Formats: sequence, structure tokens, C-alpha cells
Amino acid sequence: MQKPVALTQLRVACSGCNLRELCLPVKLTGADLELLDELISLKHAYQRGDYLYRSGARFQSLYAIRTGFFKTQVLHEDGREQVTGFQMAGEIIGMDAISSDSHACDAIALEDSEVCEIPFVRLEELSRRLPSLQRHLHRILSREIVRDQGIMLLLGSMRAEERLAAFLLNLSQRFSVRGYSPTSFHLRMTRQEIGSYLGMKLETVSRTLSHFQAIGLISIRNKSVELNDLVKLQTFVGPPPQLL
Amino acid sequence: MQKPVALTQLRVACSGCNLRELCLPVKLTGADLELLDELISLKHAYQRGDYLYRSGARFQSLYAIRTGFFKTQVLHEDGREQVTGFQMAGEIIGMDAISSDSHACDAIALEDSEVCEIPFVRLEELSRRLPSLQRHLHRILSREIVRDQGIMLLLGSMRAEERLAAFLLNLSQRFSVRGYSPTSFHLRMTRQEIGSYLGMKLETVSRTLSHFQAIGLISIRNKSVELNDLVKLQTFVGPPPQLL
DNA sequence: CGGGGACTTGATACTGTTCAATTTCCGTGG
DNA sequence: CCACGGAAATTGAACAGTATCAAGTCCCCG
Repeated sequence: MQKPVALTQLRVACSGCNLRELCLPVKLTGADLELLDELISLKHAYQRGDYLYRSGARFQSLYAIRTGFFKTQVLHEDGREQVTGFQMAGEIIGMDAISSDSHACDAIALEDSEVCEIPFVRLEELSRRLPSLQRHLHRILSREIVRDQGIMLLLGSMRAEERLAAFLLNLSQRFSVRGYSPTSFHLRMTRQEIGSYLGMKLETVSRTLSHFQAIGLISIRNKSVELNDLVKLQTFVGPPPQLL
Repeated sequence: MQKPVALTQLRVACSGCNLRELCLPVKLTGADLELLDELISLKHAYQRGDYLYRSGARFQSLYAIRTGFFKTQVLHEDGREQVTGFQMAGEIIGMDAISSDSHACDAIALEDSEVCEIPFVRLEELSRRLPSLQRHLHRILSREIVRDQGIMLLLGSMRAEERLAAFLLNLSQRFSVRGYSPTSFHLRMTRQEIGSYLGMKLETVSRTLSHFQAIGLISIRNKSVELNDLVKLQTFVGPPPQLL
């Protein structure tokens, strides 16, 4: 009942759910582990194009992506839309809804996906009893804030080439962490969605990708990308051209 | 010891600290109220230009602004900077630091200011005991995420005029909530800081403000602004020009 | 195999940037 | 109190980077 569970065990216990984000750094006793397991026991499948939630919907749960790929977007009343993020396995989604008890954006599956639903009231209960879980939840919320600030930096002070290079490197890094190739992967989103996320038009995305290919930085055919030179790509996310 | 404290009382107890953000919606008993009072007992004064914290500094506390005005900014290694927000009395600052235990941005006073320091470990302790405080903390973190998404929308899909109109209306609304005039106020920040925040150059900020003035929307002289037509200003934050 | 959406590419238009010259404002010291 | 000097702001003109519009190709799904 009270014997501690090693991190590695916990990793196994939660790995079926791919909940790195929520579980890994938390050390638990057996009984608490059961509670946590129960907390994340609700699993759902979504097909490409399905909404995980819609803007305005009542907030009840966070969602941990087990497998698959999502985008989140906010809609302006005049019809403009802004993609606010692309989420992949192991990431937590839905945190924007806590503040007003209703979702502030749409979440849409970009490929067939599986998701764990985490009822927020129960997560709060449990995190009151488990300081390490509490701290971890706070870290996850804070990480989202930091991520958003990074995107503000990108949107506010980078040019198209830099934005796209940063975007590709970000995907590369996230695939790498999950055990996939950092240099060769499949874009799950359209040029238009990339453009919306990066604050540029789909034509500019396409042109810039073509340009990267022309100078040998990447190879791209449709949605398959190969990053030929991560280091040089990194230099694109740097100083403005004339100040080098 | 256990008698509940009415919301109005709590409002009084905390109003000296201007901590609307942290305190108001929380109902407490007398003993807990003392703890909360103690939690926010550390107060500091800052002069214009002072750093509240610097990027990279070890994280220990959140800060509640009692009076004054701050900006937060992230610095890119190549020297570019992005202002990520302007904070005024009653707002909480420093939440980006939770994720990595070190601050991810700089916070700088734009005028002489007073701040309550809130040791985060103790805030977590207390919020474990007080569900309503816990929920409120989560709301504050989430609100920051929603706010950032709004800025992403602004940076990613609005033109200069729209951004500036949205910015002025946002300030107007926040001043209004605090009991100041929504139509006449003083800009605490430079054109360059506005520009950094909105993703445009200071010259463009200046030109756009001049243009707003030329068409009678606003009156501006240096840092004093007067919004002559809130409704019309709102229409600027709307559809792209040709789609009206 | 047909059709529609996604993508690429080109030509042109336009928004916002860059560079530069003044002017205004404001804090400091005479 | 006023004069000075540097920062902030305004304004103009030329330029650059993206957007827009348009045509055509490719790909995937049914």
C-alpha cells in the first residue's frame, strides 16, 4: 500500500498511454498509482478531421494524446482562423479552457488518433494529495505559456524563411524525442495550416520550401520532408541577413 | 477559527494589495485568510527601468503588481527582442518560470511600481489545502495561455492598423476595469516597445497612430491618447478591408 | 479513372521596412 | 529657471518582402 514505485516502473505503467507529459516525473506509492491509472482510464479514438473539442464547449477534461496528431485553432468572428499549435503523442491539450470553463479554441485530428481524457476535477483532487503531481501540472501549464511566447517571438520578429526553418527544426526535435528520425518525416498538415500557424500565406510557404530545396537544405516531395543539413538550417533561424 | 469570511470581507482584506487576480474569487475561513495574508506579505518597490527579474534567474516567486506598469520581453540570442506583454496593477507575472525553474523572460518596470512577491512553494502548499485557491491559480495560468493565443491571432493574421486598434482597445478595456477612463490615458511605453509587442517597426506605429489621428479616430500627443470613437475603432479590428 | 482539393509557380500589387532628415520632448546640469 | 543634449517621435522617399491573383500540375480518394 505504501511502498514506493520506481520511476522505471511508473514509466511502464503509463507508457501504454504515452503520457510522458503527465506521468513520468511523478513518484508514487502503489495506491496512488492506481488512482492515477484510473484518472487516465478514459480513452477515445478520433479519425482524421474529427473535432476533439470545439470552441465554446463546456470544459470538463484535459486530453493526453496517446497516438496521432492534432491541430488547435482559434476562429475570429470575421472568419479568419489562426492555427495556434500542432500537438503530437505525449502532449496535453485543452488547457486554455480552464480559465473560463469553456474551450477557447478548436482541436481537430490531423490523422487517426487516440486520446486519454483526464477529468480535470479529479486531476485537481489528486494533485492536492500528491505534491509532485501538483508541481508537474503547474509545469505543464507553464510550459504552454513559454511555448506560446516562443511563437510570439517567431511571429513578431522573424521573416518567412526564418519562421519556416524554426518550424521544421521544432518538428525535427519533437520527432527525435519520440524516437523517430529527426531528419526525415511526414508533414501531417497542409501548406495552408502551416501558413496559418506561421503567419504567412500558403503560397509563401510553398515558395520558401521550394527555395530551401533549391539550395539543397531540404528535400521535399508533397508531405515528405528530409532535412539535409540541420546545422545550416539552424543558422537560418538566426540573425537578420545583413547583420551577420 | 473556522467561521467563513464573506467575499466582501476578503475583498477588503486583499484590496490593499490590489490582488484582484489572486484573491477575490476565493472564499476562506479566518485562519486560512491569515495564511493568505502572510503569503502575500512581501512587498517591494521598483523604479522605472528596474528589472523585476531577468531571463535565466532562478524561479522562486510569482509577483502580483500592486501599482505601476511592467513589460515582459524575451531576447533572442542574436539581439532581437520581443515584448511579450504589458502588465498593470492587479496582474500576476512570472508564470513562465514554473516550467523550468528559471525565468524565461525579463520583466522591467515602465514606471515606479510596487509589487507583492508570492513564494511559489508556499502558494502551492496553500492551494493544496484550499481547493478554491487551487482552482483560481489554475485559472490564472490558463488565462495567460488564452491571452497569448489572442496575441498569436493578432500577430499572425492582422494588419498593422488592426493590430494597433486592437492594442488601444485592449488598454482601454483594462484601464476601464481598474476605474480609469477608457477613452483617455497615458501610454507608458515607447513606440518601439509597442512595435515590438505588435510585430511592427516603430515608424509604422508612429505612422499608423498619425493616420488614426488624421481621420479623427483618436487624438494623440506624445504618450497621451484620447480615443474619440471606441465603436469605430472596434470596426478596425475586424474583417480585412475588401471583405466588408 | 475521374474529379476536386492540394500544391507549385509566375506576374503584379501593396503593405510595411529601411534609411535619412528633422522636430519634439524631457531630464540634467549650469 | 533656462539652456543643453540625447532620446523619442514624426515624416518622407525608396525599397524589400509578402500578399494577391491567376494558371496550371500533381496527387489522393472515391
